[in-house]
Amino acid sequence: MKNKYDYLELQKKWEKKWKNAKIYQPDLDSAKKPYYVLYMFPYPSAEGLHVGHAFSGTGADVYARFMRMKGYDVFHPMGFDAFGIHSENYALKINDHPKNLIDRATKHFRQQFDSLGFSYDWSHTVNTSSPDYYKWTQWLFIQLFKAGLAEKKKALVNWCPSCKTVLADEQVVSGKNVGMTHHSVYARDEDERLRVCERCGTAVEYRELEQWFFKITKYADRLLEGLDRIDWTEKVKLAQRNWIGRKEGSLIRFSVLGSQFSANSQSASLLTGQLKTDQPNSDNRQQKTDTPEFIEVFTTRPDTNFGATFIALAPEHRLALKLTTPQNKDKVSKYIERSKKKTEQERMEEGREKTGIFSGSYAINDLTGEKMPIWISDFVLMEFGTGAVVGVPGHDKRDFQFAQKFGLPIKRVVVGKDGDTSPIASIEQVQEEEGKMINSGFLNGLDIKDAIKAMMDHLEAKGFGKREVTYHLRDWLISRQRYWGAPIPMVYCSNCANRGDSWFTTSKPKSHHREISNFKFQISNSAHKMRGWFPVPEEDLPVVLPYIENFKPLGTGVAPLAQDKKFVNTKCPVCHGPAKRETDVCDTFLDSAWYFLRYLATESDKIPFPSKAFASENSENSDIQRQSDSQTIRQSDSTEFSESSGMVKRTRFLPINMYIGGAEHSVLHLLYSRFVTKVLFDLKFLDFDEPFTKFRAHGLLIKDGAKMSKSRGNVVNPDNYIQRFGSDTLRCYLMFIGPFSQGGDFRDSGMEGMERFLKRVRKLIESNLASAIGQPQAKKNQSDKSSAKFSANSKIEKSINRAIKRVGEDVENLRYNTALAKIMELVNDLNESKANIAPKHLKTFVILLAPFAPYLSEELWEKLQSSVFSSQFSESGKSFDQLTGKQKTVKPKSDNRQQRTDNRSVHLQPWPSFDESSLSEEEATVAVQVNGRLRSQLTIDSSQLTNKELVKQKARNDQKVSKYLKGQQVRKVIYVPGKIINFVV
RNA sequence: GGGCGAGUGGCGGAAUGGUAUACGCGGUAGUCUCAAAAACUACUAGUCGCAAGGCUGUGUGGGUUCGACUCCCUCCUCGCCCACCA
Repeated sequence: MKNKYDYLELQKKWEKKWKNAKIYQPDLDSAKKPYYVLYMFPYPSAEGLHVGHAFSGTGADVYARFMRMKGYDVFHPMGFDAFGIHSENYALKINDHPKNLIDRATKHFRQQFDSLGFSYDWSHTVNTSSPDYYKWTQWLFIQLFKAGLAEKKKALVNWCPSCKTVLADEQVVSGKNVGMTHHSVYARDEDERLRVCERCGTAVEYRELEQWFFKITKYADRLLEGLDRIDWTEKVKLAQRNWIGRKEGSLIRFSVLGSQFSANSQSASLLTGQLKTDQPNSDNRQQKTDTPEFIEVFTTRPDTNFGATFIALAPEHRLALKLTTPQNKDKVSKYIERSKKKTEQERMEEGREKTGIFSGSYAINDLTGEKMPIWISDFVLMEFGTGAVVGVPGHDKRDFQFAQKFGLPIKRVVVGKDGDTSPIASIEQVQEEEGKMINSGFLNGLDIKDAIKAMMDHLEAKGFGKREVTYHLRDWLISRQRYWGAPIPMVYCSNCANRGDSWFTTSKPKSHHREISNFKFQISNSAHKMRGWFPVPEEDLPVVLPYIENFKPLGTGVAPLAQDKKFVNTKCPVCHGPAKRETDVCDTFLDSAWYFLRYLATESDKIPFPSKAFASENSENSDIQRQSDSQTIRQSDSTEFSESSGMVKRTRFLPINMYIGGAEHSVLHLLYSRFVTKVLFDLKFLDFDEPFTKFRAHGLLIKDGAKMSKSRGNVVNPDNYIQRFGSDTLRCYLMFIGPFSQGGDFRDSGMEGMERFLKRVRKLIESNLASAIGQPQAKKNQSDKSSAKFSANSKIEKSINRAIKRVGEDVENLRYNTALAKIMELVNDLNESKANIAPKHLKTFVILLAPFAPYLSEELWEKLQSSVFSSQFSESGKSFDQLTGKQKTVKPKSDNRQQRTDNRSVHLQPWPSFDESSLSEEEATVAVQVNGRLRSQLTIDSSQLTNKELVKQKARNDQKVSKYLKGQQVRKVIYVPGKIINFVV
């Protein structure tokens, strides 16, 4: 009797053999059919992998194994996203150093991955916190800087007081979903929202700081356009579209009444010095065009402008105070001060109640000539549009609330479907979506859609405004005032700054980068802003992150690295005078924005990833390359070799064929990766501009009806289940639990069912083997003679063929739950059959199971190979070890490389093909309906299925059917061959 | 408030215009056993009926169709994402 602990021995045995035989390591340079399957790498948390990772990782692994069996050279690597706040925060919590923590955690993760039977190629792995990785992260930063896409500027940014660092917009989330109990100080109702830190759940504040940004907004339109060319889970594409948030509207300029505010730049700059003046997305548009005589607003609904009754400015707006009349100055500055100091928490307490204050000034609505009071209110966001809005209370609910509260006039200019033309007195009457224009001069009678166009034209013709596109997307805030990240590889030289010099003014493009002339962006854009800044020379990379014992964030807006004088003080690369290093580190999302490229070149410390751009480089690089690669690549192949200085052949693995991961990365990792890829494409390092040809989001596992989370305490660790059931059972169970794209409900009871199934599988194979070995001759004679056995065998053949087809189709589409159901059906069919099953059929069956249960399949495959029974059917009885795909001693000729024989691992077997003709049935069951209701079923010979008259006659004669047809007039007969016949009476 | 998705037996789920509930879990009965476990066999949507057989049934109400879980419209519920976005 086999006991449960067999599983673990089995796993150990095959893990070792697989590793020695390198069956999961494709030859990256000479692969014939390269195929890159990638599963998002995890950040190695101290808790280890949870069962959700096991679920999604298994799904990716099944796919990789399937494609491998389909004949592709599958590259399926794994690594660790080991830098970042998450690791650092945990290290702080347990009072350890992140370096130690990561070393421990990655070991644990590796062991867990292996025990799940994942077919990763561990000869190519990455750890983003290792200097040989982040050297290239820094290199990437420098490429962006040189292209004018990285910029340090003062900005109002999100600040997490707990993590003591700034955060990108994407990393600020709605507090509702963050179940951090220790932050329950911010007790809040269901509907209340709080902008909180994605990592720790603390409410974020605004601070104005000097920060590094990547100009991702320059790519907004291309990031949108690219979505149409890639095969991704639709909802993730949608999330990106929404995040980019492209909106077309009009920029309208309103003139301010009166001349008492003639330009006084002194006071203007006083104010802007303290407020957000350099909005990433704005390109200083409003600063240049807004003068005290004019206010610019952005609106997507210019059609409603006949109904405009006021103007509202954000408190941070540079004209807010400037436009305020002397008698209102005190009140207004108080209001502005209060708004600035307001924390998110205080805003919560105020709820959605609108606040605001009148500036005392008026603007003119050029359309009507009417005076519109200018108000200051914090419901207007400085971050969006121009930081000023035109209030149309009749057709915008927020404007309505504001107007109602402060007694501003409300005008109706749209009539909706309900035909209501009465004055708008309640918020329910505010028509925002549809209708026809009234009280709007030349627009009257137009549908709002046409009116929008007409008004845009009108505004442009009259010079009141122009068409404008805005985006929700902000520039990517890349710097972090933390320790555990890649140091930003920049040096600031105050001497050069005083002279007005920067890298852009001092570098001769050629001497710094051979490709500089290809840069798409005008370097001069950045030149005047980046005075004093120089990238660390690329040959000096990496800028090593020094080991700092006390790495705690300081909370002063200065990074911990600033404490390390040895690190900070350096020489200017240009004037060689004293200079200072940047002490901020890179956002973790920069590490993960390009890791998929690195996997392909982990052997090289000369190039970051395979690229033709590196291949044509001068000979010194390829010499170095030759040395490092010479152990593995034959000396004679010198031509092939010099080409491979850029590992050019490996580029055939790019872009990623199949990427699998969580939908929670929709607007973070997946957007950043696309951006970085597009930049590298523009810089001619890559010849594709979308990194992931196909992306599929996996679903979430839930437990007891709730999402698994630490705070709920319902996180399941896969280790216990591997111990108890073995990972084959766990893998199959996870894949069977529900559709891969939707996830499922994790319950122990289902695991036992899957264990039973795999036991039945083992029994099926072993009993067939046993009986065959016992009496091979007798059986053979029998089956030849007995017609019953013959028909049983043809039935088996049919079942097998059907299974090959259906399982293959399901796996291809990641429908693993139904694929397994079909494998189960096959087992049921095979068990029902009383005849012994031919070895080729058993083999086929084991192959179908292999992607799901790699250990058991391999074990059974070995048994099928080595048995006396089997040796009659295969050419050779040699063992797995001798005949794996990758022999260590003799390099196989390339012709033979792809050769697959039965004697190799089951995981290197070709996926079976099926015989279409054997799928056809001799007879079919046709359902008979009367008026669409099922009344009977007929068994019809296949050859007669196309004969409608015959089927009709048979159906009519059927006893059950005739009962219903008696005395009725048949008006119509619908026949779907082989499926259904319907009498309409 | 906006967007997206989903609602099917006791449970997880199958079926995307053609015989609803595949596959599995759970349950009931039986075989084996001194007994239990395991394994195996049969049944398992509800309802009326001894049975044959009938009727009802995919969140709600309507529509299209010979025929609807599937397509269209109304409403309800749940989940996820986004949100004072002008």
